[in-house]
Amino acid sequence: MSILNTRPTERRPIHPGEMLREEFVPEYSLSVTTLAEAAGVSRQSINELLRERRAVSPEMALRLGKLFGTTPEFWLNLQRNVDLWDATRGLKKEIAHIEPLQVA
Amino acid sequence: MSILNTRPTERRPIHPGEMLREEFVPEYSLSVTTLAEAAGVSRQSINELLRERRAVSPEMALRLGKLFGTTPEFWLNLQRNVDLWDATRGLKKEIAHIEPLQVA
DNA sequence: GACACGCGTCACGTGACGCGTTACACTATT
DNA sequence: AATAGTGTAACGCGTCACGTGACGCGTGTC
Repeated sequence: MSILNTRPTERRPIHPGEMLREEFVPEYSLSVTTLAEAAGVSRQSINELLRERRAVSPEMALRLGKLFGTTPEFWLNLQRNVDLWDATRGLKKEIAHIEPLQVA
Repeated sequence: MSILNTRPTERRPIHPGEMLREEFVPEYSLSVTTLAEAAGVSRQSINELLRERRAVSPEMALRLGKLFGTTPEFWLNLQRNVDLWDATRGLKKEIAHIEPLQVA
């Protein structure tokens, strides 16, 4: 049980919505509406993202990256980490039964 | 126009299905059926993945990682890159209109 | 030659989800 | 009081990953 392979972190990774809400929104003094307009999406999209009810889509990642001067990967990686964490939760027992393949 | 920011690569990134089909399937001498059974999914899922008609889901990434001894991130990053490339295609003109925000 | 078997693929239905539109309180400024 | 702006809820739409079932094709084996 190498420390390198304790991959599923014990705590759920930071959701992009949390990052947005706690870091970027205060830093730029944004509201749901102003952010939505600046990003060119509906207020609903921003609202649900901030409340962590929605995932960051590639399109949204592009918009956020352009707005805040980050890479789109930054946002998608946050999303990927929580998706992976959630998926591990759901498939943990099933994954355990999968045998690593031997090179033929 | 720094070379560091020519982010959307001119060529479409390698699809996970291509990686699977060209590298792993031959290396392990796999068929659609055997791979599907080993991964614990339907043949359809593997088939469409190999034909690049379907994206790699987090669940699938976990299964592939376990099977081949890679990280799930490996597969999801491949997917992320093509998703980003495709999204850039679709939103290129729209993204250009987005103004980077100034720190208030 | 007929028959069974395994292969890749197609067709259908289902559930989940990102998104926009519309409508609803709630607050504040005039 | 009326108007404007806020965050949020409800609804419908389109897309997509997934499983199930069925098809056509090749390779055997009796």
